[in-house]
Amino acid sequence: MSLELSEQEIIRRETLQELRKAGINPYPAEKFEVNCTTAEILEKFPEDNSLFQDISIAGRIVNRRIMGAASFLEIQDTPGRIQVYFKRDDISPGEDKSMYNNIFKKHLDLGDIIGVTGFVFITQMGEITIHAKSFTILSKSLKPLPMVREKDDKVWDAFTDPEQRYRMRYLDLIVNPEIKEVFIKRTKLVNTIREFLNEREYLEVETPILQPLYGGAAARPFKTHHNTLDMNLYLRIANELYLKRLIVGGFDGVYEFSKDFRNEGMSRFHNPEFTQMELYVAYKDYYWMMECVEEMVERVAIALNGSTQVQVGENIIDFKRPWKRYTMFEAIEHFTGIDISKMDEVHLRETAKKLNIPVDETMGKGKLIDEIFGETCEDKLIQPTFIYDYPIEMSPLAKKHRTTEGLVERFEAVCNGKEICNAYSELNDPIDQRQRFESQLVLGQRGDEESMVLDEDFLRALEYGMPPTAGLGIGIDRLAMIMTNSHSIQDVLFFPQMRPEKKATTSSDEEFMSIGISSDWIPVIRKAGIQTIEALKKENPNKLFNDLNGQRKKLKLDIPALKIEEVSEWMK
RNA sequence: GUCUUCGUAGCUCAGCUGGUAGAGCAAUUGACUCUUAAUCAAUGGGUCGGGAGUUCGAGCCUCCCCGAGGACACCA
Repeated sequence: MSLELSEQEIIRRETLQELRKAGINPYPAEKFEVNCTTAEILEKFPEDNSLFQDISIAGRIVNRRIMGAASFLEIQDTPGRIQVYFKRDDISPGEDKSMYNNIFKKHLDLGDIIGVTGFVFITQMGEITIHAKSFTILSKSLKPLPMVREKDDKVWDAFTDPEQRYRMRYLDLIVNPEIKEVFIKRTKLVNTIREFLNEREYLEVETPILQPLYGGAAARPFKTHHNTLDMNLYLRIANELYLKRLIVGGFDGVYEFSKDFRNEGMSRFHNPEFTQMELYVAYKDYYWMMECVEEMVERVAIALNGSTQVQVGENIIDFKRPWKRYTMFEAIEHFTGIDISKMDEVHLRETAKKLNIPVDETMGKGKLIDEIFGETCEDKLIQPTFIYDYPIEMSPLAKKHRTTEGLVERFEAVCNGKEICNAYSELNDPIDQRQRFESQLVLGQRGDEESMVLDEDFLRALEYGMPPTAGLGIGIDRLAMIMTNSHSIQDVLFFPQMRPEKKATTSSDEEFMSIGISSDWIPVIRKAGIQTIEALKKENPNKLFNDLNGQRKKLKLDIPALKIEEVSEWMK
């Protein structure tokens, strides 16, 4: 038994021993047969009271109301909670009432996982309840659970600390079961997209996460090293260039749900690892892809929320097709009244200044247009909107516009003021692609850490010939945020990236023993707040001697009292 | 990275102008045969995030550090 534990944790460990003494294994190996769930009972029992008369159910104790010879627990399983009624004479039918009086009343705690057999009835207060005939301890909980209580939509003692919720997501899921809904919707979102793409017979594929060159996006990568090959590898920032190689290889439709990694800032919209779905379809163009995205996302909205309309913060967003479409120039004109489509770089810079957009001399034409759009339009685009025809400088993998010089065939869908996807008519001209990479290299040499690197093998693939192809990348986390009305990306990731928890520096038991302290006293010393040998040696021996023996008395420890000589000996 | 707010019992929080650390729930003991924020009585539980400084005296003031949230920057 460790004295570093809290009072409640010590008590629970003692309870564990009591159970073992009573011949009960608190962590049994046998399976426990479950034949129904809380959701099934709550749904079907009101319509037919003859159902659920011989049930076996398992769950975690999340509430207790213990009385004399009858008691109520609430147990929680995956879909929900239900009340369970325990009556002394049912649990302990014979003379020996210890199963009810001791095991049930004293050795069960909030957080324990139990199995229950019995039948369903309705209490005098009108609540659907399981009348327990027997119960089995399936797992003993050694840490006290935060106790969230609620009535009439009012909540007391909610477990809300975001740090703890994100670090201990398991606890968050137990105590705030409604957040399960967000993650269930996220999975449904992925499944809906997968079904949509599979219906069209596109092939779901897997491509390398460890890449010798990182490509397909503009971002800083995570770097790692392979020992056997003695080479640097990068965690992928995108999988675009690999999927296009598969299009070259003759698959006409490929997609991948891809965990990508970007070594950049974190915010409520950015986690270092995140999920994108990328899709490439041969013989299509970006107009075709817009329709594909509309149909897919509309379907997701209906699958998750039963409607094309989704409440997001203050706004109701309607994904019903068709979505609004603006070229980038049209969008800027719409929101600022200024037509920049014919402007040269000098003129654009003046316009940006007039609009109070910070500019510097390194910005080229494309960057200026992008800045003007970002500052004046993006926030205002709440309903899903396609923005298309981007300046060529920002898009080294997109095909040149079929009619307009200086633009590429690219679109983004913007929704709730944020980009949710990015798509092109893919560049398949290998000569043009090489030139675009080369101009990225120039940017890199000028110190742009996010410029793309030149991938010779990818160019070789293009030289063999890639069919005209439409490509899409859609941010699954961002889409999940919108579809679940979540404020932060951390709310749609089970385990968002966090700084490591700090560990207080402590000396090991061995180190304490090496200066002559017996193992019995080490926990007492730690309990007194002395975690290191250095700290111990700074103590006054007389005071320490008194304090430790005081603890011994207080905690009724069954070890001999210390002598002052022993304490002095440690100090040497 | 910058600014800003926060960190007190297992959980949610209070703590006055710097003067002996508090409440509710949870826990322990007892009472109670349909309760539901169960109720009633009693009891125990604290490195006030960590460290330094100012002070006769610091949860409170100052500085540094750690962690978290928010905003901004960056990230098409």
